[in-house]
Amino acid sequence: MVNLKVKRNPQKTRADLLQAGVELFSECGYDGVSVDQIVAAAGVNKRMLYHYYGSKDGLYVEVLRTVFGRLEVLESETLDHPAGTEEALRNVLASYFGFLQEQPQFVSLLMWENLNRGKFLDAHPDLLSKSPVLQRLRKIVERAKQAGEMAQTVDARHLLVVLYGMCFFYHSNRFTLKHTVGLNFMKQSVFNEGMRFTQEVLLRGLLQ
Amino acid sequence: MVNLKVKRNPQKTRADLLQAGVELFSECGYDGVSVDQIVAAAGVNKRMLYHYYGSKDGLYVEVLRTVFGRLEVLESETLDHPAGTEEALRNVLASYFGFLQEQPQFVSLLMWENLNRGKFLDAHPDLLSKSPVLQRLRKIVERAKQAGEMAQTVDARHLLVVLYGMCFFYHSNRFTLKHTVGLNFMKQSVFNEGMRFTQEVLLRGLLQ
Amino acid sequence: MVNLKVKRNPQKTRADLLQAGVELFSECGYDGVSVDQIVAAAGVNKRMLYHYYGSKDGLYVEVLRTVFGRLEVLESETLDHPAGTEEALRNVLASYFGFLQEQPQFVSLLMWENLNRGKFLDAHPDLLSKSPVLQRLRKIVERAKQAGEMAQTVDARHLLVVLYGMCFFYHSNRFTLKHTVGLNFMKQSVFNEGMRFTQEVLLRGLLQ
Amino acid sequence: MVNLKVKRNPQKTRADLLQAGVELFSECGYDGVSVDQIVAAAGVNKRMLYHYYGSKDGLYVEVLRTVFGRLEVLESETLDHPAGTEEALRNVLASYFGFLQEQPQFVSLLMWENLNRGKFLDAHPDLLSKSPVLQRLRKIVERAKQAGEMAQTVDARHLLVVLYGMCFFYHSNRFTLKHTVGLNFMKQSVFNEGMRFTQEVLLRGLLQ
DNA sequence: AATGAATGAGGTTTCATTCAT
DNA sequence: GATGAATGAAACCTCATTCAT
Repeated sequence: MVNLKVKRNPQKTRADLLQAGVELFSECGYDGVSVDQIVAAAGVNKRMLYHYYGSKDGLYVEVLRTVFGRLEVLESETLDHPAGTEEALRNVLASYFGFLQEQPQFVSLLMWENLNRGKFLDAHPDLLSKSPVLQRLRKIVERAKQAGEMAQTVDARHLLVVLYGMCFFYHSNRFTLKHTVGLNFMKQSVFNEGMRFTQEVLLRGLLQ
Repeated sequence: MVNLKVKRNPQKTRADLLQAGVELFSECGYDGVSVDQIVAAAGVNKRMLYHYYGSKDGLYVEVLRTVFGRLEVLESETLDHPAGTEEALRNVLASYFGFLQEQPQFVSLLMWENLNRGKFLDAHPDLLSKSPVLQRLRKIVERAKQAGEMAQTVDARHLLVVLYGMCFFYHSNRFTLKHTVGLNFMKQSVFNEGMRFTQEVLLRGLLQ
Repeated sequence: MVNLKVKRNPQKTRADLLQAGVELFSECGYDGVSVDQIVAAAGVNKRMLYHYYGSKDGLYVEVLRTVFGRLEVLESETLDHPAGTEEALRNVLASYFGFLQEQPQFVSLLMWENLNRGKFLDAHPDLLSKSPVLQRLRKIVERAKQAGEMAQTVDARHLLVVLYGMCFFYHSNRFTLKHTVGLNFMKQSVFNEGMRFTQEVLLRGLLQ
Repeated sequence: MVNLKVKRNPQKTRADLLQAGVELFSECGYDGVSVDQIVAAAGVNKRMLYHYYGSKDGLYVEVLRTVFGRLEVLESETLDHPAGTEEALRNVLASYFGFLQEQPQFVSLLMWENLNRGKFLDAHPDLLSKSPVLQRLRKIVERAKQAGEMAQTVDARHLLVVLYGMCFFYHSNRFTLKHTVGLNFMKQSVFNEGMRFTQEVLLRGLLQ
């Protein structure tokens, strides 16, 4: 028999708080949100936040854990079919672009952390693990070097930064790019244009 | 009875407030700093902030104006070098890298604004003008296309985003890159390695 | 489905709560302890406190009853010694000194009550009964007067206050005496010195 | 020309807060009073407490400093007229009794500190200085020993504890003595009786 | 008997801002 | 121009207690 009552649903209370935290913290940052706003958005009593998460900090950490944890989907994306180097790199780029586009909260929270000089990440190093893509990229680079398709000096880590960085920047700096370059990357068409251009430049630059 | 105190002159008070605002806002963001902290750092009476800048918002806007205005140095730089395409692009990249390295406050404040979805920039569109480099880049691209060194499809604006983006990302995401890629870009040697790699990839990708 | 848990028995829960209350209330006073601290120290669910004691007040009253009740051991002690006056008085002093030394919680809770102007004692007069020593002291005084060893004006009640007061003060004011007089009565040797001195002064003063 | 306006009187605000703190803290202890109660009693805005005293702790420390500082009046009481030993001791006792009777807040705050195990005093050792009477008592004892009026073993510090302790106890334990001994020391007559008795016992015990 | 979720009021402290001098 | 006192709202967090299971 299913309990249909709304009241007294601990899991929902916990989840609602987390959900509200994810949305508000990613939008406004740690300092930009008040506990009152969070509990109002979650529709729960303020005391519950402290019951389940101990403090505003505690909830924030769980928010980071949740959103940063979504990175793991990139790992499971089975890209190990024996493709050519170019196709493999295109896949990596595409999965990054796709992930960041679907996870704007990931972009925001990562930026907040960078602005806070990694305050919370330094205190909780388990929140953001090594990129799961790095291993895959290492293999691609190794294979490409052996096939003579890539310079021997390429470091997979620096390559990762370049690929990832361009994807990230398109999202992280959307608002100011509108002013400085006059391109509105919130429009899908503009965004796609930029993505295509970047992709071609990078691939051409990487492959000999 | 004559007032013998000449302790402070008005311009110094104004400037001290602005300087404190630049440092604190770039470090902690708008919400992360209190008026009390600012006036304490400036060594100035609290009332003066309201006298000269009207409000916390008012000071923040002036801080943005000041720091964003520093971009203009890029305009005057090496404008008339009759160099080849590659050297010209290297110059652009170098000046961006150099500027962002010398202006960490610019990076921070731009990120805060992006995270706030351009709140202040939308209200004060004059704060962040079109990139002064864009015109120069247009000419470089035009010349390169005519010389057959660059594909006809290249859009100078998208090119600017790519060049600028990579420079920016190295600074903006220093803290989280340490965790995700395992490269500490706060170390100058690592930073230089990445910058060199990026530069080569981009140039190879751009020039035919 | 049968409940197999037999983890706790009711009497233990009651006793654990009382024990935790005795320790925490004597250390920090009524206002200085929270219900959460008590149940945590007792290792018991919060609801149990209300089940067994009704409220924080209810537990506090039982704590007072328990600790103040320990005074009764003084009654049964050495009641029937057919000793001389001096030895009898020495016995009274020694039992007080001993009791207070072994019952620091008694001293603390009595002081908290005094500072609260006897709030709880006035509401529950049965918590602190007449000193059981008073009857004994009356007999000692009576006998001593008849034997001409003590002035006829001596009132056993005032005598009790003097004897008891000195013992009490050594314990109650240990911390500030360290500052004001420079004697650390938490050191046993200093404490013994003081006790011996006091004893001699009082006995000399009382006996003719 | 005198400013008759009630508003904007910094010294009064400071003083009112301190006064309210003295009364409420001595009555209810640190944990028993809320900042709201204090500012309400002082008739000032809550923010002012933090403006002038930094925190609840800060005000409490100043309250202790103020009330404990009143001890210094005992120093200035010029009791150095060349009296006999007995009269000198009577003077000491009388001044203690008088002081504590006139300063119930001193008694209370000292007890609160003892119950808190000297927490604030240990952090601010300057709040409670050595008893100013100690020096005087040393001289009295020295003179008495030389005159053969007092045992050579008497330690002025322990003597001070005895004298001071009895005076203190009468005040500190007024409420529970009502229950345990049946004497109500809040009544002046009872108090005087006890004081006289104590005085005689102590003096007889001290002088040979 | 026992558990832990849930509550509203109140705890200390800080906020941006204005007023009186 | 400059000072620091003054303010009410809101910040984060804890309180004793009750409810649903």
